[in-house]
Amino acid sequence: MSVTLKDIAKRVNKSVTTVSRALNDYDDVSPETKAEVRRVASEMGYTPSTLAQRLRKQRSDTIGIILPTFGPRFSDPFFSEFLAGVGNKATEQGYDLMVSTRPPNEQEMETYRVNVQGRRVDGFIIVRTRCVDPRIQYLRHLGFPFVAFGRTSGDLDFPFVDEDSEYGMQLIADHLVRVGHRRFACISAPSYLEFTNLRLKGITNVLTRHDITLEEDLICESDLTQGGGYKQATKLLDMSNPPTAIIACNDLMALGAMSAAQERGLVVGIDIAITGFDDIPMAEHSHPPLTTVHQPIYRIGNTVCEMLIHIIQGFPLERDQLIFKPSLVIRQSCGADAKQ
Amino acid sequence: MSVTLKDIAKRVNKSVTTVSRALNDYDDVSPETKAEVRRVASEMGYTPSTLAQRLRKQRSDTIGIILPTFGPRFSDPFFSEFLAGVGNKATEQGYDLMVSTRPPNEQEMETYRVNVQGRRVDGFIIVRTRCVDPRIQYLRHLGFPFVAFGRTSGDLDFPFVDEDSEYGMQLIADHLVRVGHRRFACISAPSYLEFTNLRLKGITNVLTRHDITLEEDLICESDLTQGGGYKQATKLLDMSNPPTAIIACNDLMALGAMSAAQERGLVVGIDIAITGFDDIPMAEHSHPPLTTVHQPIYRIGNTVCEMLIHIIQGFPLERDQLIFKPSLVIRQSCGADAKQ
DNA sequence: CTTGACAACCAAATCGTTTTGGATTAGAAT
DNA sequence: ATTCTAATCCAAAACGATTTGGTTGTCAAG
Repeated sequence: MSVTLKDIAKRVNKSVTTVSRALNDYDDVSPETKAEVRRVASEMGYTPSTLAQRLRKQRSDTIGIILPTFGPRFSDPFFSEFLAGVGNKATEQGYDLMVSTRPPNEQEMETYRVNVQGRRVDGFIIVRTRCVDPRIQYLRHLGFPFVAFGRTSGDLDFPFVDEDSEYGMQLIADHLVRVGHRRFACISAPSYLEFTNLRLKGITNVLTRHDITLEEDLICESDLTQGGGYKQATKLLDMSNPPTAIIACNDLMALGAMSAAQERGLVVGIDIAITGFDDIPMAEHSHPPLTTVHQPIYRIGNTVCEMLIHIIQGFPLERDQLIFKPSLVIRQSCGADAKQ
Repeated sequence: MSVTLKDIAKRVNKSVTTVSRALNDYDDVSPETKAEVRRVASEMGYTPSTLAQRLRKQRSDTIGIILPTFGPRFSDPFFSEFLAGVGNKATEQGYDLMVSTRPPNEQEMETYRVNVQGRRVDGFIIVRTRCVDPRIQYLRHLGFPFVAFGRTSGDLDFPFVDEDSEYGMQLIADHLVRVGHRRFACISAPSYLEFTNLRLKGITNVLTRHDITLEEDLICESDLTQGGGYKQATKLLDMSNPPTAIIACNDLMALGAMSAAQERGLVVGIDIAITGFDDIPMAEHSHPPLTTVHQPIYRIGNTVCEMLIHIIQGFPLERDQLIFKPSLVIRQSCGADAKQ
């Protein structure tokens, strides 16, 4: 099989202890021994067994992330970007990243339990936080290390990173009002997700200030996919008195809404304004390019992972909770050019 | 800390052996003992230590996949989809999925070595195969379990799944010729990737048959991103004698090319034909919807993972090498409607 | 009474490290 | 000659499971 400490020990006629300590550069091993051990180790192609190290050290050097998927797949570029941010930081710090996909159902909590109690990961990254989030309740109850991307309703006594959804949507709504829109619709997200409420609040904040009401039947809930956005936009546009501006809760749905509008012969940015949220790479290159809210998603992933590693290693965090200010990215889909 | 076999043994006044065997349902444990052990185990909230099990059993129950990233991020929806396919199968079969991101450079091979020799994973999934692929050479040399998504040039004596790129591109080119195009350009991919050559070959096969030459300066290499496609399309469209059809090697670049064309006031599907490859979800909802080649990417991920697990568990594979036939998806971006 | 079969149990070895708590030796200081 | 230090080394115990190769006791068959 593969080379172990024992094999090396036999070859250099020293104890396993000494070999181990030599390789780990302890100073109770003579320089000559160290040199020889190292030479032999590399000659024999020795690599320590991660499994044994982990068992002995009682840590898995692994970070877990379970992606909540609706249906069998997830393909939001948003998550790829986030994952890249997390993954690169993890690798940089010598941690493995264990990725699972699970629909948010009963089995989901079972997966967390197995991974936590089986000591398979040292900490968890939680994404897509819900208003009431059993994952967070569970981990907090246990005192198990985790960092969330997103908040929950109510008690916020846990480490998280979030973007300021409310502020972001205010930027969008503000801009649309300034450009002259009065009749708004919103393609919203599942209401059990916390950010949905924050984003809606951002919109109504601004509209109320301008004495505009966002009518009940012009708010429709969708599933954050392009197909979902398409469907809801179709419904909105076929109304007898359609909105002049559609605010979508993410870019994917906005892109879907754009197709629906264009299919009806509408010129997006002139006949109708459509906006997104996230600023995925696609947004810049759609036609017309999408007005949206930029959040530094790669950096958020990076930060979340960094915070988690701090917690795992027992270092105190400078800031437990980080809220990134997003920025407005004005492109052509909102009719800024045409109306101002 | 957490509950171990020893704790349970103490409580039921039996040996660790018996407790272990009771939990694993061996038949040299009396039904009464089994029942009691199980009761106590669940009372105490016992979950076996995965680390200890893995060390003892000498397998990590983990599948590794290292995504080659250009730049710090990857956001091809194509990979999300693939990953979902792999991940779901892995979970279903009780395997963990370890995901890393690494640029394809010198460090890359080091990562493989550490993971293989440190027995951190039981097998690898290789993606984005290169014409000459050091990862495959290394793993094959060691006899370490792996399955590739994609082929290499030359010796193909290893298990892989691939889509028939050549055939797929023939479908595209055939269709474009039938619709009346004579002047073609191609936005190609990095030439060290094997599929690049296969796709180019598919195109030239067809064109040659129709006595059309694909001019050297109408083939440009890009990086598979939307931005890259945009840039190359710009170059192509600004030529004095621009092509009437642009064949992109993937959807992302095709979408970028569409933006470039639209920015120039061209109506895609009428003034110019643009086609992609992959059929990402985005393709259906772009404007105009993208003519492309569909490959069942989720299913490919699923299959690759399934094959790998077979190999790991020592079961023989019915088929070592699987090539999926892709299918042509005709939408509006290629001008089928306008010209036929 | 012996033998064999069977049921139920378990001590100890093992997986491959790291860590604890000495042991040994040589040379310097007293 | 004795004590003290410092430099090297190492046996054994962990980590928490699984597996090997038993032992023990009971009962039926010979």
